[in-house]
Amino acid sequence: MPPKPESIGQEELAVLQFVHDRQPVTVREVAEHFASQGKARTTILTVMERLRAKKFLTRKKIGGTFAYSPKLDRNAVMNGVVGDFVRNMLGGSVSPFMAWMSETDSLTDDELRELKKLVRNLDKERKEKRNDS
Amino acid sequence: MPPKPESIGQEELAVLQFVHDRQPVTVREVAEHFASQGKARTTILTVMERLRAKKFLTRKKIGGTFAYSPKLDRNAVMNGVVGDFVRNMLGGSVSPFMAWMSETDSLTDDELRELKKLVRNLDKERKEKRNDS
DNA sequence: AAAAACTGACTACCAGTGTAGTCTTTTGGG
DNA sequence: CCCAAAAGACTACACTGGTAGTCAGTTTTT
Repeated sequence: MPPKPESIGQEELAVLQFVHDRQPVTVREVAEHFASQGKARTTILTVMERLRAKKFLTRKKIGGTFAYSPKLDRNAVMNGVVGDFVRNMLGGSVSPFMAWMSETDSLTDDELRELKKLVRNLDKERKEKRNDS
Repeated sequence: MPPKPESIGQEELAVLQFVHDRQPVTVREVAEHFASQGKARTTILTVMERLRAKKFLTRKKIGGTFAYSPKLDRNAVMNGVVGDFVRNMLGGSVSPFMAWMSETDSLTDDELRELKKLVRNLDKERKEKRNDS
């Protein structure tokens, strides 16, 4: 079978991101936004209903029409997306990702700074963990 | 339309990796390996032919049967996979990836060391670049 | 040579995702 | 109260990737 049952596609993710930004939001508002990319209103409806079926969205009726909100916060969603990718495509290893960062010129200066901070924090955590348990 | 025409799926990647390890290799050898995961010989054949159609593999007849070899080296393939993912799913930003590394306990000690080295090298590169061009 | 084993080309089917049309129902204005 | 506009449910279709069967042609064994 194709992708895992609870995975999320590229367009679905784009829609979900937008809902995160505007929650709670109606299909109409989302559709209006994606109209700029040529997407039809019913396409957005379909995607949002699929996201709801996958438990990424909830909706409640507010004066006639439904308002959609995310079930998970942005971070949880992205962690899932990245985690699935690493597990499924990279066999659980982040090495290919690091190779990509070093071999292609893909990091902005800001991202490099962020990465440095990450390394520092991760390092500190490990030291602490080693010194108690 | 679904994914990019030149993308690669999870099973396709697994097969491609194996071909990288054993090149040049026949369908039979690959099929024997993946039989342990319950895959039929013709499934492997199909996957390998699709990889050939996508230009990830070449083949040449060697005494009756075809021997397949990768067109690109492992790094190029993985860089493509990671790059596509970052572009398509993360909108080009590696931040979600870094958040994942920091929030989930996903790095081994070895990987953390690798990451540190990466940061050092990247940093040095930037400094050098700033001091010539 | 005849049978057995192997190879590869083709065809096929399913589920997931992207996309959108139709049609019914609901709503909001006159 | 009626009707146009909006909203939502349904249905549908294409393409990819995962999976595999059939069958014909080739090679290898007795």
